[in-house]
Amino acid sequence: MALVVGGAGEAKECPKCKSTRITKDTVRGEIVCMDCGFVIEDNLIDFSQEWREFDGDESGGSRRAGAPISLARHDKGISTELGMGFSDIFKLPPKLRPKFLRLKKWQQRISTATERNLKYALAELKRYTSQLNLSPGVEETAALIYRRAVAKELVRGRSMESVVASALYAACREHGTPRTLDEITEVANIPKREIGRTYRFLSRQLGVRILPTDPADYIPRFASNLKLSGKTVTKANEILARAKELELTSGRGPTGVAAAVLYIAAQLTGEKKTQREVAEVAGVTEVTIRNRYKELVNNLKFRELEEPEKKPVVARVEA
DNA sequence: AAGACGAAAGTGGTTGA
DNA sequence: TCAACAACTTTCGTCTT
Repeated sequence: MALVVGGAGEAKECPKCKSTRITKDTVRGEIVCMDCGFVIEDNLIDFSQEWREFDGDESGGSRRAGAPISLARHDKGISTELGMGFSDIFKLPPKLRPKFLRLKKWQQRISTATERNLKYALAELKRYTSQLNLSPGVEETAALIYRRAVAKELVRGRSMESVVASALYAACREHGTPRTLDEITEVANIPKREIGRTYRFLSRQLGVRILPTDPADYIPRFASNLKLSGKTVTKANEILARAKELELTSGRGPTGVAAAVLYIAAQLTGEKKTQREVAEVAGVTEVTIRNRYKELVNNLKFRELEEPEKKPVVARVEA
């Protein structure tokens, strides 16, 4: 964030001691009385221009903006590292080179164990999110959750990976783009029940609300995996909305519901998929789809799916 | 032959005493 | 901590297309 200065309504005198010796602290963004130290204003916003440096001569004074900070980087993306790359060392006179190397080594040693862990954890997180095609926003949220878990010492006694995986699972749900435990298990190589257990623990400890996932959140992704048309997706959402009204979804696994709804929608739009195919992408069994399917069809009236009328009974002419 | 259907037994997780 | 319980899975046989 930009530092300091030039905010609204400049004070002329200190409201506390009436001194007129007032100064702007351009580093902290405060207006301060030089006599009594009273902070007259703080959190000033800098309205002056953001300068960028285009050559080395301007270094110093004008630069304050940098890359946006990110929670997904272990140092939030704002650290300096000594001598990245090989070229730097050759800019130094030979006498100073050993000193440079010593400093570099010390910089690496100085980072604390927790910082190193954090670095490793966030690297893992990065790997998971990229393999699962998740947005940077989800990654950020997961990183935030992980940091909070670390701050509360919730990682103790648990594997770091399982906490990262759980944080990611939670973040996905928070963003309305849930992934199943199976999918996360896949990339993280951690037993499903462990992720689930850690997730519940985290959400309890961190006060993250646990809302049951909405089957609707799964529909678009499953549909695209099945190469279903937008029309089918719309249909599926309609069916789901009706099912919700009749409470046919509560207590049921959301993935199973999403799968069954898609299966029915695909039939109605003539893009028929087998139960096997739908079960595959939804990570449930065909039996589950059948059960949901049965409940839905029995309770909602699908004109299109009702038993085709028995052929009008044609009186058979008795011989 | 492949898909759909359903019964029965088993599994892991939640809940309430 | 334990038992009861619902949801889901696995397995397998039968029916339908």
